[in-house]
Order: sequence, then C-alpha cells, then structure tokens
Amino acid sequence: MERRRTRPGIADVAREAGVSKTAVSFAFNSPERLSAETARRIREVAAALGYRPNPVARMLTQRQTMALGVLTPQSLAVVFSNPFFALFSEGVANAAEDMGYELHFISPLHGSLALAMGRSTVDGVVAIGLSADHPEVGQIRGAGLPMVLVDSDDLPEHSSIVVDDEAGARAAAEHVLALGHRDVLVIAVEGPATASGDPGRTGVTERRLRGYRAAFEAAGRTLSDDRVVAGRSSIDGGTSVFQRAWAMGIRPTAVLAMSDAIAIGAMRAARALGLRIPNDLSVVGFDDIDLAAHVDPPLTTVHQPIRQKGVDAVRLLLAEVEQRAANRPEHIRLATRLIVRGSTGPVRQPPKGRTAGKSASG
Amino acid sequence: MERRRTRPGIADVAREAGVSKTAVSFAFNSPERLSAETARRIREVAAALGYRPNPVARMLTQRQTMALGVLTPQSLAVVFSNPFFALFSEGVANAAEDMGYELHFISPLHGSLALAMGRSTVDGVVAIGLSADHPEVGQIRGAGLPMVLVDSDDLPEHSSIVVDDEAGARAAAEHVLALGHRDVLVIAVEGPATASGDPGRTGVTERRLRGYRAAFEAAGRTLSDDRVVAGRSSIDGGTSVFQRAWAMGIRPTAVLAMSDAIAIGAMRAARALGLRIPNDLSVVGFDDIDLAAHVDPPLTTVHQPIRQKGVDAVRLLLAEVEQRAANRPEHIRLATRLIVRGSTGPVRQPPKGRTAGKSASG
DNA sequence: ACGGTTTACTAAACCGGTTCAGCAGCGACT
DNA sequence: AGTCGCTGCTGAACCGGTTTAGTAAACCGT
Repeated sequence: MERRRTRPGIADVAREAGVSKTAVSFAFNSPERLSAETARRIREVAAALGYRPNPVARMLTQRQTMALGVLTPQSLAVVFSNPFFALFSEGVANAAEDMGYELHFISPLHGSLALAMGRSTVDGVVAIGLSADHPEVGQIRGAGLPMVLVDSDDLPEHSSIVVDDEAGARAAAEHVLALGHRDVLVIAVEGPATASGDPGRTGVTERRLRGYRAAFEAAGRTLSDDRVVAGRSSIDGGTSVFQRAWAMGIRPTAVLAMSDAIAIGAMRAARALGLRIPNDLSVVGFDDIDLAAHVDPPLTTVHQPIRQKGVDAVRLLLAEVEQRAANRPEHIRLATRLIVRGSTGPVRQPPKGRTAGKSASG
Repeated sequence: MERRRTRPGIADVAREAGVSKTAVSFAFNSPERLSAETARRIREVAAALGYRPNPVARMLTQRQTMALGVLTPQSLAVVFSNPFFALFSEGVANAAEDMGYELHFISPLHGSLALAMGRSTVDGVVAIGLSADHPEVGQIRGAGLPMVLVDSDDLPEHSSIVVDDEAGARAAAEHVLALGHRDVLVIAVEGPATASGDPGRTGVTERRLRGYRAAFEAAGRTLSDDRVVAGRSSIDGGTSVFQRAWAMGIRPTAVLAMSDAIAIGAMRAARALGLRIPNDLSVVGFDDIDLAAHVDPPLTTVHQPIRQKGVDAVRLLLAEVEQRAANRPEHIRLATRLIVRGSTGPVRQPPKGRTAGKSASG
C-alpha cells in the first residue's frame, strides 16, 4: 500500500480503466455520451483510486470559478466583530449560496487590497465601503472583474447600492429636535483620515452628517463642529468617545450616533455616569442591527435594510457575471426610516439649562 | 480601441514586448534573472496592456492556492447570524490573514457538503462542528485535504481542538446547586436529530449534558430528562423555548443554557413573564460571547476561548499544509471556566417549594 | 586564440483537466 | 453493394501560467 504522494489524476484513471482521458471526463460530465456500461466502469475505477477532479484545472478551462468575493478595505477581524458587516455578509452569503456560488473574503494582504484582489479567484466581487479615494481603487477597478459597490460613492461603470443616509439622518435629528433637545452631541464613525478606523465609510459619514445638519438648519439652528466627535464603530468605541466628550465638559441632552454599536456604548457610558435614559439623555442610533431592539431601553434608531443590501448586491453582480450581454450598470438606493423606541424622550429641563448631570436632587 | 473581449495573457505581453513567455514570467517573479532594462520594458508593456497574471493558472502549476477553507455543516446564514461563529471566524480570519492566506467559506451546496468541498480550491480546511456521524464525513475526509477539526469528536488522523465542555458545564451546575437551586431547567442546543438545528454541535451538547449531570450526581441529586429541553441557538430560540417550557407548567428557579444566545433569550422571556433576574430566576449561559457581559444583568456564563480556537486551528492546519514532513496530528483541549456575573443568585424560597413564580407576596 | 564561465534569454514540457475534430464499426435505406 | 448517419470512443489542442534544460553571445584569464 503505497502512500499517495500525489493524488491520482484523470490520466491515472484513464490508464487504469483502459480508456482515454476524454472518456473519463465524459463519465463525470456528460455520461450520456458513453455507453452506460463504460461509464459505470470508469466511475468504479475512479472511486477505487480515490480520484477527485482537480477543481483548479477545471476552473482554468471553464474560465469561471463559481465563487464570489466580498471585498473589504478592513481586516477581517473588524468585519467579523462588527454586527453591521455580519448582517451584510449574511445577506451576501444567503444569495450566493442560493445561486450555487462559494464565498471568498478578500481583505488587504500585506497591507494591499490590490494584491489580495490579484491573488483571488472569483467571478466577481461585492465591494463594501470602498471609498472612491481609496489609494488602490484604480488598480482594483482595473482588475477587470465585475464588481458592485455598496455604500460607496457611485462610479458610473459599476452597479451600486446605497441607502438614503441623508434622509435617515435628517429624520433622526428632526426627531430629537422635536423633542425639544438643543444640546445635541453627534458621534460619527471614524474616517480614513484617522488611521485604522472604518476607512470605507467616509462617504457614509459625510452623507449622514449632511442629514443631521439639514434638520438643524430647517429648525433654524446650526450643528457646531465641536459637537461632532468620532470614534470606532463598536460598543467600546461608543463608550470611550462619550466618556471623552463628558470629560471635556460636554453635557448633551441628546446623542445622535452614526451606528447602533456606538449608540449602545454611549448609553452604557452615560448610565455609568449616573444619567438615566431617556430621562436625562436621549440616544438615537443608526443601522437597526438585531441587538438594537433588545437593549434596555430599546434603541431608537434609523433602520436600513442591511441584509437586503447584501442580497441585492449579489443579484446585481450575478446579472453582470452570468450574462455576456452588455447590460448597463444599475444603481439602487434603498430607503431608511426612523424607528422610535425607548431611548429617546422629551428634554427634561428648559433647553437653556446646562447643568445636566447626576444628582439633580431627585 | 477594441473592446478587450478577453483579457490579455502572458503570450500577448510576450509578443508585444518581443520576448518569450518565460521572460515575462521572470519579469514578475524573478526579475534578477533578466537585465534591469528588459525587465523594466516588459513590465511597462504589461502595464500598458493591463495584464494581470491569471491566478487560476498560477495555482495549477504551483499546486497551491494560498487559501484556507472554513467548513460548516450549516448554511452561511446561520454562521453569520450566530455570535459564536462570528467570534470563531474572527480568530480564523486573523490567523489566516497574518499568514497571507485568503479565506473561503465552504457550506453545503445544493445540500451537499461533499460537493461544496469538491468545488473548493483551498490548501486545507478548518471544520467547525462537523460531527463524526455526519452522512458525508467519509467523502469529506476522503478528499485528501489537510483538515483540522474543531468541536468534533476526535478522529485520530486529523488534528483537533476541543474545549473542556464537561468541566465547564459541571462548574455551571455546581454553581447553581451551591446557591440552593433545586428546580433547574437545562436548555440544550438542538442536535441533528431535530432537523435544521445546529447539527454540528451534537458531541458538544452531549459533553455539556454529561457535565451538568455529573454535578447533580455529586450533589446526590439527578437531572431528570423532562427538565432538559432544546432550542435553536439564538436569542429568539431561547425566548421561545423558555416560553414553551413555562406553558408546559415548568417553573424552574434556575436555567442552565448551553449557549449565551439561548440564555439571553430565556432571560428576556422570563422578564416578560414578570420574573426578576436573579431574584426569581438564575440564569447561566455558555460561551461567554462579547455580549454576555453587556446584557442586564450581566450574564453568569462558562467562558470558552472561542477566538483562540480559531487561531489555534489555523496554526495546526498550516503546520500540516506547509511542511511536507510527516508531522503527526495534534490534539488540543482548551480549558473552560465559570464566570460569575449578575444573572445568578441564591434561591429565594425554601428548596422544596414548587410554586416559584410571579407574585410570591413580597 | 582558446577553453571555461557567466549573463541573458528561449523553446518546449508540464500542471490536470475540457473540448474539438475525427474515426471505426454497424445497422438502415435505396 | 454503396453510402448515410448514428453510436461510442480517441488523439491532440487548449486554458495560461511556471519551470527545466539548453543555447548564443559576451567576458575572462592565460
């Protein structure tokens, strides 16, 4: 019994069965072209030898891989620890699986996304949060692979999916303004300028900020720059950025957070400082991840169809991948909507009061 | 300007630059074998043509893919919606990324894991929760790919990683027994018998059950079968299974859940029924996912190093993938430990009372 | 002027499949 | 009897790279 140093190839099966390589190939891929008897015998020999067709060789001749890539400018560690990405991936995975495609995750290799993309064997990629000013965006697009962009700036040659960030943000800000809040703190997601953040979400951050500002202006107020801070998009990020703001003497009655994770972290920090939610502090999130409805109090937030974005992205991508016909790129914009839950309420004290804090002598 | 119907190949570059294919290959992979001038010129031509070496062809000759697979018996939808898998994937992804490997997710295709595995181009796979009695386990193992098993029954030919489920479960049960609880409800994760569950975790479920039982026996008690129920490993799963048990008249003073998600769901259901935690009901989870410390009250749970399992799995896998030498499989068992937080407390009423419930009169 | 080494490059084989073009053998039709 | 068409199979080319073996020219010392 010799150790199979190298796995048996189609040639081994052919020799053993006394037929040509072609016949072996037929036995697996188009058995109707062989007599039933021959096909059976070949498959028998193949099984005995433990033959398994080499998928790489097959890819080479077929010139397709039956795999789709998810391209993220971040390392995979942040992808899997971020509920937003998890939900998005769930959508992508579901759709890809349905269509019989495998899923590859493409993240920067040795710091280079373009390099990772070059190594990658996929029929198309879904790029999530790839900003138009990413240093390698040229190389990535030049790779010549079908690609759909999600949460990016629109590039005319590629299909894309965005949500109406601006309207959602505006609704969130209008909500807290209507509740009488005047001291509002905005917590953004760190952009690419601040290293190691969520680089991809620049455009998103800007659009949401625009929405917040629009609501303020419509109410005859302005959102001053020193009431906009930024932190990592995670629970801990939200906690620490709120603490930092508090330490700087900022005493908001409402927080507009650009992600639910940040909002939840901020709620936690606020509670630790003795604030009650929503009595002393209203908090609005963004995204509406599963967890949002389950925290205490349930989080008021802007819903966006994250899973759906993943599903639609794959649909658009496969339209391009599977048909040779020149179908023009499609640009989808999905709606957002404010979901009011328990984390927001009317301001407690007269808008001009500035001493919000712990022991207000209950 | 002709539409590049088919992407330029190495032959096109060679012709255009007036050199051989070999020279073009050298220009990219071992430039020192060419004169600096020639190498530069070739690269220039290649860039002008938009040439990108075909990674599939490269894979075929190198006979390696620089990719690792994560094999899950479940559909990817459950993988990405399950915090346990997310955390595990984070560990795997981190380690793989460090070593320069891409990550592929391999899940049943058209219902067949073996088929998906056959299509997949990876140098090795990490199988998570693949039970030894999986119908396709033979074909999967027969594929001849290096594989490490995580949370499976040990198979001598493959490296494996498990945690000490039994000891962890035992500690959890001892904890609630020491607090005086006698009416204990165990919520298991659905096994393969109950279709569409978390099929892979059979062995795990059994080991944990054994741990719970051991604690009961050591305390001179027994855990009766009708106090063991099962549900999907998700927050909603925990909620509905607790509700179901309650509807059947079961009134435990403590719940031992086999996952944090289930524990959190059960807490939520209990609270909705008017129970206070831990005053009226103690709850212990399993896994210690990030969320566990963040729910209210913080969840007492059995910690297991989920991320670490992912990292170790890749380490073991690459040891096998990268060295031709015959290194024998390694079997790692990581420790678990009980983390007592706020969701458990002493039983309120005399152990023998059976009317645990809502209004026990102040 | 001549053998030996180095430098710069090439032709051809190879990886492991799929597929194209074609060829025997045989029954059916005219 | 000839040839048509069908069935069942095969040899060779091909996918797009890497690698091995080798060659022509330049260089080098004596």
